[in-house]
Amino acid sequence: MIRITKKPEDRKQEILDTSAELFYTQGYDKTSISDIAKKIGVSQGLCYRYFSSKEELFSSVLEYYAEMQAKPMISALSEQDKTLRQKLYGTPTFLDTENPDTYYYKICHQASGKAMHDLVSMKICQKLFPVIKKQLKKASDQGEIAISDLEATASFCIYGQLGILLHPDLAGKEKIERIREFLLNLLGLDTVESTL
Amino acid sequence: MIRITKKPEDRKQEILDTSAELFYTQGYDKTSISDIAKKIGVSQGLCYRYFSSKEELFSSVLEYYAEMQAKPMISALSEQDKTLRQKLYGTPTFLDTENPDTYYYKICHQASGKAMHDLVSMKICQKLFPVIKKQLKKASDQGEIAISDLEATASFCIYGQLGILLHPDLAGKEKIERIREFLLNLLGLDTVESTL
Amino acid sequence: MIRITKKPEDRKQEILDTSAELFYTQGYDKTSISDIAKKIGVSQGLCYRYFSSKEELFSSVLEYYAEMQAKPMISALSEQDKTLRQKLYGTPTFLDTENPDTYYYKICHQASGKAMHDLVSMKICQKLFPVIKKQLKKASDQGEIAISDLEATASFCIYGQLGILLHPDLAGKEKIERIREFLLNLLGLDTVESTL
Amino acid sequence: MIRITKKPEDRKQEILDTSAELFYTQGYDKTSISDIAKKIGVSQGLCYRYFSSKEELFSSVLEYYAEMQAKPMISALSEQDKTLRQKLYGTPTFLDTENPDTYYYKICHQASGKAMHDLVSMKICQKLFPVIKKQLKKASDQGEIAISDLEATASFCIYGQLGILLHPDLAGKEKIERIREFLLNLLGLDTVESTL
DNA sequence: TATGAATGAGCGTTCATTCAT
DNA sequence: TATGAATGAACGCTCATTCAT
Repeated sequence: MIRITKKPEDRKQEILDTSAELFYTQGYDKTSISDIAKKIGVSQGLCYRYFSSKEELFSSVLEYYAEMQAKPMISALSEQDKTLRQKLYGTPTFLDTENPDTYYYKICHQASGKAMHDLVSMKICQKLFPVIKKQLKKASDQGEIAISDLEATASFCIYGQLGILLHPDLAGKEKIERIREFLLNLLGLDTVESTL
Repeated sequence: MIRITKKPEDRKQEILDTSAELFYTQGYDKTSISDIAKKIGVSQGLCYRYFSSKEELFSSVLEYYAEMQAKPMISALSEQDKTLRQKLYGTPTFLDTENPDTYYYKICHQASGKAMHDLVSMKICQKLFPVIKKQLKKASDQGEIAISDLEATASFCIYGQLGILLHPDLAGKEKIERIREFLLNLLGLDTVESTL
Repeated sequence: MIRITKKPEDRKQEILDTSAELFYTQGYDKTSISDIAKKIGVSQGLCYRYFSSKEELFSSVLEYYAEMQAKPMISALSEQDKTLRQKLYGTPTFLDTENPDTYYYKICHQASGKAMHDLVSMKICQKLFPVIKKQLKKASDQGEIAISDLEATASFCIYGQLGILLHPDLAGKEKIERIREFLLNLLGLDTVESTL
Repeated sequence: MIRITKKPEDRKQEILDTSAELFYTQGYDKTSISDIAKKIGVSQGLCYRYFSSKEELFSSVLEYYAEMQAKPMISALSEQDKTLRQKLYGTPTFLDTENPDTYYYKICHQASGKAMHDLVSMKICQKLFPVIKKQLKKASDQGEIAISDLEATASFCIYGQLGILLHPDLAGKEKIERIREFLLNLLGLDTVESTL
């Protein structure tokens, strides 16, 4: 085979991306290192220069994709000098399922991989939980919202979305809209008030 | 080996229970049919009289335990002649994690099996979704609650609990309490109002 | 299951017939005792009352069907007071492939089972060999034919047919006709002479 | 275990040869991939780099050995500028059973493997059929022989030999001699004529 | 850095066979 | 005579992993 040498970081990313796709599409069990290597056009052995085992590769994938998805949300939620309400509007759509660059787009539009999908969703929620909690606290301290149980509220704000997101009948746009409305209402930031 | 013959239904249940435990404790991959058979004290071949493949066994376990957990909740939520508020109080604690007979008790008190736990949780939520939706509709029609988006509300009511339930720091009792309070508040059925 | 008791000899034959069909259609390996039992509508255990092992069952089948096929030919060839020529005309068509009651009909009109087919063919030839040899000897002694190497002639008379019989392009009737003509010619019993 | 790397083509051939021997000696069923690997001194897994399944390995063996045996005969029969009679004399003895390099030598001198032997024999005959047919046509066109039914003649010439070849009582040399004589006679190329 | 032949452990699965009923 | 739950050994096969090149 022709031997193509790449920068280590690029190779690593290449392996990460490819295995992500296969893990999602076929599941962990049904995806072999050989499958991954073949798809990249590289020898199996090479994968072991970058990841010490299949399990490590898998958890790297999980981590990487959950992070990819969570990062822009976290950034948006952490912007200074914005009210929670503004942030919610600015957030690149919670667990966005429409943007072709996101994991959700790639996966939700696939058959199979249901389990994987659920697991990544859960992981994203976990990542967002402390962030939302912090933002709620801040908004609460500044009098923007009035809630008693911070944690419970954060939990419902984040996990509550899952049911809608997993809804196969709804179009992506609609999902986002309904979630946003519900959140604003839940937090007492409804449109009506906001016009004041 | 001494040959012990049991009633097919008992054997099937025995296999179901044992494999559930092992799948939870060790994960799907790390649990072999041989492990399961050994734990029961039976030949591997026997498992295949009752389940045609390991995958079928696994999904049977998932289905069975989600059903076990969801059934009492669904019953409680479906009782006639009760207000939604009464039902919420009567429900055997949403996704109960304290009752030693429930799946959650067995599993949550284990290390590992996180993935499995997530998957069963998701499945339970899926099962509860249509039930809650129906009950909300009913309560809405009867004027007990006033909500605009039934589906979104149902989703938040059910999935929203996950974050709290998965919270490792909280005791079971407390979880239930906070969830119940939040739900009543979310639906406008708070204690204050209810005393009217 | 309803328990149907039959006469041992009938049961044995039933098992023989059914397993024959399955062995031919699917091959020895791919046919399990359970398949056979299921097809008859009987328990696997029962097969072991009549045949001590799968291998014994298989060789019984081979023997039985080769015998079924060879017997009428042998009878025809062994009739007293007939010339070889008459016998050849009277023989129920060598390795008959058209008669619906024969093994050949059942098998030749099936896909798969090529190997099995070859093996049964070989076995039939083996059974016919000594018979034909004897008849050739007799005809030779009586001056009906004049041949030097009895064994070689017998071999060619019998095995020589295989190529034609296995010919997929030819219709059954035609096969028989061409074989008979060739044989008569080979033995110097051609039609022309016979009219004398 | 010491790791010995070989050229793929050599390894493949090694596996082919070894499995051929075992399939012949013990039969398909009784020969496991593990047996084969053990005999070569290699891991079972390696066999699957070269043959995708046991069945594929088996049919490769069948094909390979039939081809090995048929090739020299076909060459001899296809030589230009020779009469059919000369070719028959030159052919490396039909289905030669004496040459230590041939499959027949290895196998015929073994117990068991009868079935395998029959199958390879059949396959060789199939390969020779069209070649012989062509040669008979040519000889017929050139007036060397006079036959009416080309196909039937070819079939008898080839398959007819089987009975003799499978004869356990005859020595190899004798078999060849008797077959050759019979063929020449059958085709009307007997010694007498040839002296003209 | 990269290859790919080779390893070896283990897994899912099948199935002939047994035996208590 | 007949059942079918249960056994247990073996088999085909996969695949993560190693290592000589």
